[in-house]
Amino acid sequence: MFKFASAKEVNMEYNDKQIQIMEAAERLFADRGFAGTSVRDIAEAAGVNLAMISYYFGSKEKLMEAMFQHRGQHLKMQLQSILVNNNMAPIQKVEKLIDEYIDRIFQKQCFHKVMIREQMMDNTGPIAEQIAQLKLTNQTLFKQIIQEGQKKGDFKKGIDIPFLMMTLVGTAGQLITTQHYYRETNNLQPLSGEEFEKHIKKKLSAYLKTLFKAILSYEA
Amino acid sequence: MFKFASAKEVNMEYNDKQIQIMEAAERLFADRGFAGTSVRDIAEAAGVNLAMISYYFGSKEKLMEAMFQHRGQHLKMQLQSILVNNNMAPIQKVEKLIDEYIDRIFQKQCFHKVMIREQMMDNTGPIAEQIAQLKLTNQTLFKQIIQEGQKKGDFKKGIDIPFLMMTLVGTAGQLITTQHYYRETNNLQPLSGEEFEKHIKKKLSAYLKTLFKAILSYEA
Amino acid sequence: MFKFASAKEVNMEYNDKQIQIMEAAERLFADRGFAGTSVRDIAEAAGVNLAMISYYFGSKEKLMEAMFQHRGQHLKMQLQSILVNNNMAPIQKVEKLIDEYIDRIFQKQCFHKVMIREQMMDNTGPIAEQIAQLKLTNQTLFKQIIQEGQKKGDFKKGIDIPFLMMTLVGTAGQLITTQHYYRETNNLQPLSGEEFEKHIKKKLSAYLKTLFKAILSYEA
Amino acid sequence: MFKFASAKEVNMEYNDKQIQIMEAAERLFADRGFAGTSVRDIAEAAGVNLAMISYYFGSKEKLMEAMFQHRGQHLKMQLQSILVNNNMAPIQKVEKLIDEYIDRIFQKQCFHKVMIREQMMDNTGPIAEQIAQLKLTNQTLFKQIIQEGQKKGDFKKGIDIPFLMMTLVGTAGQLITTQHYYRETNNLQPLSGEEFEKHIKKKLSAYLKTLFKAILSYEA
DNA sequence: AATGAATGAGTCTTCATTCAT
DNA sequence: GATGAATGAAGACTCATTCAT
Repeated sequence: MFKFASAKEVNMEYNDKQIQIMEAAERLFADRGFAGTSVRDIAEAAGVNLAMISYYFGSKEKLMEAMFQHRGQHLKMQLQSILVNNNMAPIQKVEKLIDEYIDRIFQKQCFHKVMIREQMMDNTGPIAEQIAQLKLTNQTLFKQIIQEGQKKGDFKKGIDIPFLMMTLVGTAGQLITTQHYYRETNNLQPLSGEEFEKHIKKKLSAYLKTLFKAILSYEA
Repeated sequence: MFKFASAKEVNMEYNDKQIQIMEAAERLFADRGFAGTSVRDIAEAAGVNLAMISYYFGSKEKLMEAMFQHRGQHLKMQLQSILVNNNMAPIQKVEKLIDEYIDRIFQKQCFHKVMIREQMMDNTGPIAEQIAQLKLTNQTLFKQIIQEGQKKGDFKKGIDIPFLMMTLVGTAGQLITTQHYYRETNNLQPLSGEEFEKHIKKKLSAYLKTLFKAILSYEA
Repeated sequence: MFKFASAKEVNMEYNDKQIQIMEAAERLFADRGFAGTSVRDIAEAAGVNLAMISYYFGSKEKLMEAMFQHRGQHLKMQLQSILVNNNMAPIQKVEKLIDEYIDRIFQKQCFHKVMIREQMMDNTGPIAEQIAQLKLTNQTLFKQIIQEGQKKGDFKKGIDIPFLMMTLVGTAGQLITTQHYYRETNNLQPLSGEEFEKHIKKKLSAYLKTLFKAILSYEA
Repeated sequence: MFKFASAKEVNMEYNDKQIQIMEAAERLFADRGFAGTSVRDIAEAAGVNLAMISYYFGSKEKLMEAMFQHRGQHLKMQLQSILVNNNMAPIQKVEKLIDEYIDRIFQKQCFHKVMIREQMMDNTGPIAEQIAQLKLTNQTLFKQIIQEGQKKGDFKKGIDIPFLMMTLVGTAGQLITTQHYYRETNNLQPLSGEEFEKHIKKKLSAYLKTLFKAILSYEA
């Protein structure tokens, strides 16, 4: 037990069962919140014995932390590669950034919901810190890409970059969290889950690109 | 008991103690989530007897519903008055809409957080319905205002109005839910809570107005 | 709950149910140890609902502390009155002390067993402190009585008073904890519980008095 | 598994690892009690695999029994040799008995604490029986030594021998179990553990010898 | 009208033990 | 022969709710 419970500390890889548990937990935490999900629910959803959660992670809390550590690795935007790419024009970089962000958020919708929930908590702790750090990293890279465009004269100046980031994150998050309402309002129930997702991803991408082009070229 | 528990059904006004409870619950639900808040916490925060919550509302669940019903009344955007105002240009209407939305969300931050949380739930029930209805109402009015501007030729066509609404709601929501991180990142801790709030409200307003003007006038 | 859970802190009197629980716990802790007794066992033995233990005491641990606080009040030897009594000869004082100690330990056998168990623990905490303090008080008064006799020339000098105290406490404790073996070895099963207790109390009293007289008058 | 689990039944010697486990268990049982010690604690303290305990002993319970069986062999007082020694005067025999008892109890302090705990249990079972038998053996030999002295006229008659035994056992046990308090009360913390032990052993020996001489020669 | 006392159901966690390897 | 992985049972505790008063 102790071997696994401290897995994250030694940056140990998680085994299949652990990942199974984390993914089940992710889905449930996304839909019902952390407190609204019992370890029994998780065990059932993951198809594992109840005691395995404590066995592998030490506690429900630590399972959450492991989840953040696990997902966090894949969360650091691959913006770096975009930033340093000399073959792309600033606007292309922004478009790529938007698409990569959308891809990522859609691929890990549940985890993103969990993050949105967790951001609202007044907790301080390892998770809050991890979120803060992630935000900072993303913000910094985002800022660099925009400023590069400004320096090159492709983008207007005077743009509030942190707020622009909030628009990217907030709009995408809003779509993720309210897609069910969107589907109903726009009568898209006939579409399969996959089709629907593809549909809204495409629309979101087109919309955000237009929005960014508009604001980045708008003479205030 | 039944007299009060069914208060909402008969559209009864809530008494002081009930409002006291609902407001305490609102704050706690916002910070910790519904499941993460115990009725004991609420009773303590509200300074009332533990049994009063069941006594007045029937159950924790029904307290939540009452909260939504109570707040919901004040939530239907006062867009109607904007819409029908013939003295305002479309862009002025949009600006007014943005300011009113920001005012409202900031005034009832806690409730908005509760709504954000609740939207993510996979529950169906009276609350989900209420949210759906509210969204629809807001969306319809928002759409009308934009379309009016388009008809008058003030706004470009081809704008994805539902997504534009998501940008308004999502960006504001993102600021509300992550203001703590924003404050730290931008070293605004010296400001008092009130000052900080005023500061970000102003910035958000200016930003969103610019953003809307940009997208509404942008030739895609 | 909180009202009761903190009863000891405000030196509140315990109500009937609380005493009922404490006494049931006392018996079980005496026989099975603290860790060997489940709150379920206690609740059953006390004839109360399982949740009442947490309700009244906060936790199993705090129940134990309450027990010590409750019994502790009556434990401080009434030696003071013996000490200051000018009408008693030193040897009479010692005899009275022995009888009072025996009475007390027999009256609260279970609690004494709990104390014996608790003394062995390597814990530091409120209970260990309470025991330490109790020991100190008793030791001090015991010492004063013996030394008074020595000053008056009734008792020999050179007696190791702390060890003499250990003999009093240890011998009585040994009888209490092994009375079952004593009963069997000496074929005293025919006696009723009460008779047996009366019998051994009498024998212990006589024995200890003789022992004390011997050592206090013995020329080493 | 069964081979080892039934080791005691075939009077098999215990191997190094088994002894290692038993000794770790002994220490922990002494300090925390049987129920207060988990097999995990024991495995950790002994530096062996968790499953080895069940593997070697069958169960936690049986480990305890093995411990008693193992220690029990060395526990039967070597009084026989004292008793039959014709070169020693009765009082010398008593003094030797005291010293041997003190040596033994100090050498196996942990086990003695475990025994003290176990005596208080209301259990009937192999352990209780073993304790009973041990007590009987010791008592019988003790009695013979005292009675021999009485016959020779060296010791007074009318002494309650079982109670005298309780004084020996109880006083020593009291010192063992409360040595921590004794150390603090008498400001002996400066002494090393070994020095302190030597110190109290010596004092206890001197004290008990005096006490026994006093009572054995006291004219009631 | 309001509440202190009480509780059954459920929470998370730890336990001793087993078993496939 | 030895053990890592796994688990059913039990642990202490908290929960929302009820009810007599």
